[in-house]
Amino acid sequence: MLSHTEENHLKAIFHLSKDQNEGVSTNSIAQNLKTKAPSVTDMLKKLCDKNLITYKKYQGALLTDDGRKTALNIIRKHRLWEVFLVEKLEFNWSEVHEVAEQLEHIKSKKLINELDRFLGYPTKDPHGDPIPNPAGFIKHTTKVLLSDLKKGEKGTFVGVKDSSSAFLKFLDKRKISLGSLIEILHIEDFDDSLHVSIGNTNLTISMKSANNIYLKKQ
Amino acid sequence: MLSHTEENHLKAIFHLSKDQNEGVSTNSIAQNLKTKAPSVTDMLKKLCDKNLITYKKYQGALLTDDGRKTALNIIRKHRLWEVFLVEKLEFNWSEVHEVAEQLEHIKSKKLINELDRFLGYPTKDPHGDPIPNPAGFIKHTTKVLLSDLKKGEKGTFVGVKDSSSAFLKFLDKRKISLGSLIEILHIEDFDDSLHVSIGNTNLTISMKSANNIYLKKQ
DNA sequence: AATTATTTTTAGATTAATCTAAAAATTTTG
DNA sequence: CAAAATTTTTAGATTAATCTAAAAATAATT
Ligand SMILES: [Mn+2]
Ligand SMILES: [Mn+2]
Ligand SMILES: [Mn+2]
Ligand SMILES: [Mn+2]
Repeated sequence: MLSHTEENHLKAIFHLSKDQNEGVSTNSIAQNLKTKAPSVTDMLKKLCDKNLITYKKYQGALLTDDGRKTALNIIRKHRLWEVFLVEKLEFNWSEVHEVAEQLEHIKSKKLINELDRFLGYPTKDPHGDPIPNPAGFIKHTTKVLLSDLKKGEKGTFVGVKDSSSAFLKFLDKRKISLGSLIEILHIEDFDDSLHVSIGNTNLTISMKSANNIYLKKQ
Repeated sequence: MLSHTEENHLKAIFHLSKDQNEGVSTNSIAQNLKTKAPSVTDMLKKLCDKNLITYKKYQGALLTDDGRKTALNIIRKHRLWEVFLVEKLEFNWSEVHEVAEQLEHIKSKKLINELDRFLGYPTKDPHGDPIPNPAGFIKHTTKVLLSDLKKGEKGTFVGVKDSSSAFLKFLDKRKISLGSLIEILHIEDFDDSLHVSIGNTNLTISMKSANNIYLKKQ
């Protein structure tokens, strides 16, 4: 039985893993979990002893198959609870993360499987992220950043890269929600800001924001 | 912010409080929480420092107003989650307690108030126990043990004293569920066992079981 | 390649929650 | 009411999670 802290480390390592070969650095984990490097080093040793990661001094951490499966199970719980909060408890998508961080550690196979059924087996969380199945299989869809589109191209808003509460509220204010059709009307030379149409309104989006909006290209 | 352990101690003290004057003993708390007396003594000192209980050496613990309100808030969460598990996630009433013991520690005012609304503001949990309101007010109903009834008397099954999984399954097996009308047909002299009618079937109930069944007298 | 900068680990301390064994206080009993 | 039994507390140790400061290793730069 893993502690909350152990589970949080596994999840952080999963989210920070880009490359299969390159270990996730101690500092990046510390930053992600708002803790300090020595605490992470201790935890990496422990997770290595439990065969959830491979870890050699100064070489960062890599999830084992077992560790990866464990991480995906926690992410599954996190995302299912987020769906529950939005669909059933009328939370805004900007409010769910903090509570899901707590709920993801509840231990009960039956609970999460029944929750999944109750929610109608959702495949995406409120931020557009895929929900792993009970076996830890995750379905990726091809998506592209709004900032990578050219003038005249369009796509459907399917997810956010930055899911901070601040950014989500920013999107709410501009009525940009998952499923919106976005088309690039013009790209400003001076500051790379984008003039886009969303539904039947036009607005300007900064490069920084465009860099956090995922689209499914059409 | 209280730890799980602190919250569990407050809840135990609440459940073990009979008398307003008599402090709850260290050993009874230890037994209730499956821990040892020295651990409890340490925790009592801490809770006293936080003004959640009054505690004088060798005199047991008494909840302060603040402590009582905190305990009732945890109990409110526990019981609302139990309702959720039974009503929405198809748990049996014998399966919910363990999971609710975890869920009751999730910290989010909004979560619990929205859950309450989602469930339709229930007043009782699946075992017939009352759900405190957000202010910590709890509504008691008069009820009597089946074992206290005399021949010919009857009542509605409204709660259990022993809510162990074993007893709840025992009741399931005999199709005795909350709301059943129970009438005492005969009391056996030899072993005090009860012949009762439940709905349209008759059966025999031991004194030990009758001592754990609450009825609303009719 | 040597120096400097950065990252990571080790060393050592702290706080919380737990335990066993022993001492102290209270309660029960003859 | 004194002795015995029970309960409670204290003393001291252990494990987990955390931190700061210092040492060691690695990476980047002249
Ligand atoms: Mn989240
Ligand atoms: Mn999410
Ligand atoms: Mn319960
Ligand atoms: Mn209950």
